[in-house]
Amino acid sequence: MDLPDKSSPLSNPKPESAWMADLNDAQRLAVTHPVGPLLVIAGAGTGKTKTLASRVAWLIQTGVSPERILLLTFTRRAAVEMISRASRVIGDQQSSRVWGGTFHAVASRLLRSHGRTIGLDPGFNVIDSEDSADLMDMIRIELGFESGERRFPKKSTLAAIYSRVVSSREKLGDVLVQRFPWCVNDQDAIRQIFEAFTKRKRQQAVLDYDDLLLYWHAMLQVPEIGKMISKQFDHVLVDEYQDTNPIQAEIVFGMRGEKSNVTAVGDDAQAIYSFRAATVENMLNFPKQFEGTTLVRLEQNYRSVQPILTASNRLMADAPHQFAKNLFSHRKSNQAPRIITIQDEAAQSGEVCRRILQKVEEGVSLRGQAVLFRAGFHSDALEVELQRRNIPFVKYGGLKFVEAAHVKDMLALLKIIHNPLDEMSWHRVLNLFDGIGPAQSKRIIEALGVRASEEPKLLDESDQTGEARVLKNLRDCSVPIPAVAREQFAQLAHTIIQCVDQQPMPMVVVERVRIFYEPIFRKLYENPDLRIRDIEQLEQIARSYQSLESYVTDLALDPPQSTQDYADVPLFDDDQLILSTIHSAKGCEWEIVHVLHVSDGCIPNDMSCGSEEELAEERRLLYVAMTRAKDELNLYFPLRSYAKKGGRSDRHSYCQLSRFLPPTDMQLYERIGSDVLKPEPRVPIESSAITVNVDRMLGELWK
DNA sequence: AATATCCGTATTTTT
DNA sequence: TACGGATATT
Repeated sequence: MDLPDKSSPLSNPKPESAWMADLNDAQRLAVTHPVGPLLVIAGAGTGKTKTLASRVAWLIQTGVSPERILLLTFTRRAAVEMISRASRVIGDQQSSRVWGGTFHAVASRLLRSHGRTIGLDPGFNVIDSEDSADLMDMIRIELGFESGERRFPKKSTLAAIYSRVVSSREKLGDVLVQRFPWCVNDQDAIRQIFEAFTKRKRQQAVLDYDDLLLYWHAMLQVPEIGKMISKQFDHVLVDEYQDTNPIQAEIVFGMRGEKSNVTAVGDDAQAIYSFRAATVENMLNFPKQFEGTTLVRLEQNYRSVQPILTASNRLMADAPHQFAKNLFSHRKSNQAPRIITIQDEAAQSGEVCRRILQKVEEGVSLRGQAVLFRAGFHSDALEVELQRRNIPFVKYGGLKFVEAAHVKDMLALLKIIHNPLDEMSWHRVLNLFDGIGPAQSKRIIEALGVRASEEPKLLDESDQTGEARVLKNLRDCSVPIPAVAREQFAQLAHTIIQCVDQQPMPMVVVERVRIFYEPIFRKLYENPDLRIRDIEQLEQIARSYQSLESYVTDLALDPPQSTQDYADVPLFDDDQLILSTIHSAKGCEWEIVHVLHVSDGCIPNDMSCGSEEELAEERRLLYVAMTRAKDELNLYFPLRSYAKKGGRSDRHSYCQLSRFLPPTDMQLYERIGSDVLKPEPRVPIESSAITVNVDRMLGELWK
C-alpha cells in the first residue's frame, strides 16, 4: 500500500539502506534531517507513523544511543507501535531502549528519579481526575465555602478551572473571565481553595494528571536541574503536536538541549483536544520558538481512495487553514462516500449490521471495519443489536474499565499499600465498611495520622515519619473504630502491614487485597459474579509487573482502553469489529469506516456550538472520522432521534443532516435512503389486546 | 449526629 | 449509571 513516490527526482540524500527506498522524498527529508529543530506537517494518512519510526531507526543507525532519544506520543499504544516499527526497520531490539511514552508517563518516570530535587516524595501516588475533584470538594467544605444559598462552583467546575489554569499557563483571573464568567465573583475563594488543594496534595504525596506536567515543568525551570535532565537526551521527538497544550510546549522547549534537536510532527487540521487546553498555536509558533526550524510537509496520502479524500478536503476547505496543504492520493475508486439516511436509531443499528455482514461476505474482516461516533453512549443501541446478532466487537473510549466502582475500590486499597498517606484512597476504602460514612472516616483518618503534619512535607532522606506513623497506628490498632466494623478493619490493617513488610510481587499483593475485598464486594454490588471478572483481570495484569509502584502508576496513566484489552481468556473468535469514539480513533485506519449519527446535535455536538472556535473543532472531528477510511466510508443519518434516554417515553426530535455536509457538497457523496419521514406507526388504543388483558387482570384484583 | 436509603435527573471528548 | 438531595433509621 505504501508505494514509493517515483514521480519526483532524487533531490534528497541518497537512500543509505534498502528500507529508505520505501520513503518518498518529503518523508526521507524528515527522516534524515541531521540536526536542529524540525517541524513536520503531516496530513492525514501521509505516513506519519512510518516517518517517525523511520527517523528513530535512522538516528540509532547513525550512532545516537537509543536511551538518549525521547519519543513523546499521545497514547502508550502509539509509542509501542513506533518503537516496534523502528525495531523492525533496523532489525534488532536496540530501539526498545528508547524513552517512549505519553507526556504524563514520562513525567512520572522523571519525577520518580529527580523529584527529590524539588522536594517531591518519589513514592507519590497518581490520582485520577475524579479523586482530584473529590479532594477539591473536601477542601471547599473545610474552608467553609458552602454551595448552599450563595451558588458556588461545583467540584467538577473547580477541577476544570484548576486544570485549565495549569495546562494553559494562563492566570486564574483571565481563565475565569474568558472561560468561566459565572465564577468571576468567587475568584478569591477559588484561589484559597487552589492553594490549600496544592498544599494538601504535597503533604499526601499525591499528584494528579496536571501536577505531573506542572512538576516536570517546575524542574525544568530550575536552571541546574533543567540542564541535568535535558542533557540526558540528544533528540526529542513529539507526535501529535497539534494536540499539545501550552505547558507541554514549554516542557518540550525546556527539554530541547544545546542543539535544539527537537522534531515535532502534527496536523493542524486534526486538532481535537482544545477542551484539554490544547492549541494549534503551538504548531504555528514552533518556527518562531525554535530558531532555524526546518519545515517539511507530507502531502501524499497513502491511506484513502481519492473520492474519500476529495470529500474530506472539501470539508476542510471552508475552515480557516493555517498551514496550507494539498492532500492527494494515487488510489482510485469509483465509489463515492455514502450518506445513508434512515428513519431512526433502531434502523441505523440494523443498517450498520447489515452492511458490515455484507462486507464480511465479501471477505473484509470485522477487524478491518470500524464504527465511529462522537460520544460514548451513541453506540449503545448498536451494541445491543451486535450482541443480538452475535457479532463480536471491542469498544474503545467511553466508560472505561478503571472507572467502574469496584475496580476503583481495589485500586484505592492497592494505593494505600503503596502510599499510606493517600487520603482520598483511605476515604474510599473506609466508606466501604459497615457503620462508617464520611464523618467516621474523617475521624479515623485523623487518628491514623494520615495528615498530622501541617507544614508541607519538604523531604530529605530521614523523613519517613508520615508513613511510619500511619503504619505504627495500624499495627497497634490504636484507632477507634465503630464496633460493627472492628473485625473487618483489623483484617485490613493486617493485609496492609503484611504487604508493606514483606513487599511481595504485585500479583501477590493484588491477590491478598482481593481476598480481603471479596466479601465486602459481594455484599455491596448487585451482580457480583459479573463484576468479579474485572477483579480477576486486575490480578492478571499484575502478573507482568515487578513493582507495585509501576503497577498502580500504569493503571492510573495508561488504563486499559477497552475492557477486553487485557482479556485473560483468548477469545474464541479473535476477529472483532471495532467501535470507537472519534477521539480514540485518532491515528488509526480501517478498510471500511461507518460513522454514526452524522446529524446536527451529534456532530457538531449540541454542547459545542457555543463559539466559532468550538464549531471549528467539531468540523475537524468529522474530518478525523472521515479520513480514517481506506476504501469505503459510510455516514449514517437517522431522521428521528429520541430526545432523552429514559426521558418521557416517546419524546423525540427531528434531525437535520450535519451542517458540515451542505447541499452544495452533495455531488461528492452517494445518497442512499429517503429523506421523507414516515409517520410513526400507531397502535390504536381501543383494540389493543394488551389493554384488554390488563383490564381483566385488574378486574381480578378487585374481586 | 451520623448513616442508610430512596428517588429524580442529567449524561462529550481524555491523560 | 452515578450523583445530589431529601427523608428514614440507628
